[in-house]
Amino acid sequence: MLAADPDPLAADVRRDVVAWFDVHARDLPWRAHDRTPWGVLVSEVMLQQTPVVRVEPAWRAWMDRWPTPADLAAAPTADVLRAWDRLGYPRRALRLQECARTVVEQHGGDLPDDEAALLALPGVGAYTAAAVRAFAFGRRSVVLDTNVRRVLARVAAGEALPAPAQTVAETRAAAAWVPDDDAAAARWAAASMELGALVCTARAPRCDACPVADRCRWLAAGRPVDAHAHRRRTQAWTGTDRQARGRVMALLREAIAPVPHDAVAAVWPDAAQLARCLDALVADGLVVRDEPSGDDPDPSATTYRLPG
DNA sequence: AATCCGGGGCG
DNA sequence: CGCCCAGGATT
Repeated sequence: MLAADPDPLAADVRRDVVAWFDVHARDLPWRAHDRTPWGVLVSEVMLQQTPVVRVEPAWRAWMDRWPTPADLAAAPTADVLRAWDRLGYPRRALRLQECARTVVEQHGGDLPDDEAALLALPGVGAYTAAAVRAFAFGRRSVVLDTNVRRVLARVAAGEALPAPAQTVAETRAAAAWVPDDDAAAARWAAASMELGALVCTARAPRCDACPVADRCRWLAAGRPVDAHAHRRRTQAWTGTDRQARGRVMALLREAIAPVPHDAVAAVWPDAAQLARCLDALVADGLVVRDEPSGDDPDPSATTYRLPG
């Protein structure tokens, strides 16, 4: 397979974005000199759909409590879910602990550095595997998150926003922008993400502060509106299963003893929906249901708690 | 490719 | 109140 023709913009854009990053990079704890590969992975999992400002304090507390995969692997799952607190999508916390246990059992407690082994870890997908390779191990990889997608959509494709779904063609185009050299590729990954997070933002891009404004095809075209706007649909929230599940998880995180079914029912008005959500939470491993034993169990004696 | 999965803060 | 946030797993 032939490599795609290099974008004539790429070399200059990379140089200017990396130079900008050298000056403007945020001082985030998972970028500190004393960081560990495991700490980088923890940050990436926490950052999956949760903003940096909310992750930073949680990450500090988490790494102080469980600095290594072995520490997290040995923790009670209830403690892990409580420490996850309100970062959202608590299945990520379960996956992270499963990941820690896999690292201990299959990799001697040290995070692997090859793509396939990283992708095989629970909760690690294409983005996270690439990010860990670049940021923890300084290796070349195609790091394509929502920030890089937006930067490339604007600078290279001249579009306001990337398509709702990532395509193979987009991944291939992004790969063509990644330098061959390991260290240069890792710097481009970090710099392009940071530009998307701080300057080339989704809502109000600060083109006046952009190091590549004079090379941006979207800006040159007069900042045309989003071509996919008519297809975007906001995810509903009020009254959804996700809200109900969140209520239950919040209740169980606070509880110091198993919670009777009636007390769980008090946090959600729709009994049928709550029953469905509780079944799903139990199936997901986020909640444990304790049934009263005996031949004639009393359903009202059923209790719920966090696992482990 | 489409859905589901939390939660909060900002314009 | 819509929209966005360093996505992943499942179907």
